[in-house]
Amino acid sequence: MYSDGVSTSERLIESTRELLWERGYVGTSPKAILERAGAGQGSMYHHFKGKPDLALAAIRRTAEELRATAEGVLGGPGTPYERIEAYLLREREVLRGCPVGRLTMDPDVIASDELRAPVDETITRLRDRIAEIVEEGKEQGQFAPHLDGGEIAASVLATVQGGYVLARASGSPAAFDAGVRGLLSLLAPR
Amino acid sequence: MYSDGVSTSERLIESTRELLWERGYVGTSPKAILERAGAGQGSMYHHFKGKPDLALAAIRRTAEELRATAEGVLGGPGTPYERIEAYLLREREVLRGCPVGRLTMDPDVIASDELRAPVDETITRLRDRIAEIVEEGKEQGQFAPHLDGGEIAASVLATVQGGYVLARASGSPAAFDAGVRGLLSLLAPR
DNA sequence: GTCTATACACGGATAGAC
DNA sequence: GTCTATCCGTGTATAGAC
Repeated sequence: MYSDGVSTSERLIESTRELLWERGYVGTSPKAILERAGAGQGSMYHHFKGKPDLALAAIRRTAEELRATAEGVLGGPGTPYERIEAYLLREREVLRGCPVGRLTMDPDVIASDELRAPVDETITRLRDRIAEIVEEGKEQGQFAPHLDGGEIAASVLATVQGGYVLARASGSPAAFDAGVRGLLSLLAPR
Repeated sequence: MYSDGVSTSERLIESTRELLWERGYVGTSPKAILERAGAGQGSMYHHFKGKPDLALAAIRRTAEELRATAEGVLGGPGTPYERIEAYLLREREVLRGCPVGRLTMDPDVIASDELRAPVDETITRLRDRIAEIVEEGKEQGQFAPHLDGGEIAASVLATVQGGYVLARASGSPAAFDAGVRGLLSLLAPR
């Protein structure tokens, strides 16, 4: 049941998470998953109904992990601006892209309500959370009253997601950082 | 040579462009391209060396087209702010995503300098163009002097690219529009 | 130039032995 | 639970006829 202290189904999920991040859903084959996990066909179909089922487990876990990481920063100390700044500046492996956001470019993920659901939920929750912080900042006079929390939150998330696109296009994280700095310069209280 | 007045190689390129937009590079098979173009295997391998070669032709054309469309708006009439606003608000098929930007999530595109080049060039040029407009706006006193043209340009592009991600995650264009409005509310001269 | 035939590895899944 | 064997369709490409 266990080798290296980790169950086979666990290794399958982790391998799938890595491959989904690197190659997306359509670019990930069961064969590649099995090789990476060091398991045979039988194991995969014993623990999971098939590729979509395994991918769902992997996506759910990745989504949860991302939500927890984000909340760790957004729920931290500091003023509303500082918390949004911390979220934008948090350490990222920029050139790998967002393990959740990249799934939205996957036709088979978008075609399946079940696979898309954890992606949607993660982004929606994150957006609501950031919107809340922006509203808080408005009450404290840190942000201009005419700003809309939901809209600014969408801009913040979009800047991050789009930053990955710019960075991967150029092969360098610089453009991601530039986009973030640009947004922060617009958002900064004065 | 011609049927419907359009050459076979032309139909192959157009079919490839559509499929790359819908399904990305890894999700697009020669077979699917041939079916859509109404051509046989032989035609494709006569006109192109293989899938990567055909994809390159398709990507180049899509990139050029996008640059032309963008320049049509950015080079239009109006103040710097108005031109950036026009770019952000221009009509888009939001749920289809960006035909150029989505390629950055494709592992095989990113792995090939040749396939990535048109993507990189399109985004770089667009960013330079927008940066120029922002600097112009600074000179005219429309934008605050502490803003950096290149950074704001990156934020603008990232908001668009990330807006597609948010929209596709939720299955609705609303989040794209919210992100754009949020950025415009931060950028607006007062 | 375009077609069909052919090739062979891979994608995704099932069956059944251990 | 895990393995190997097997299955059939697809992905990508070549060969050669017309």
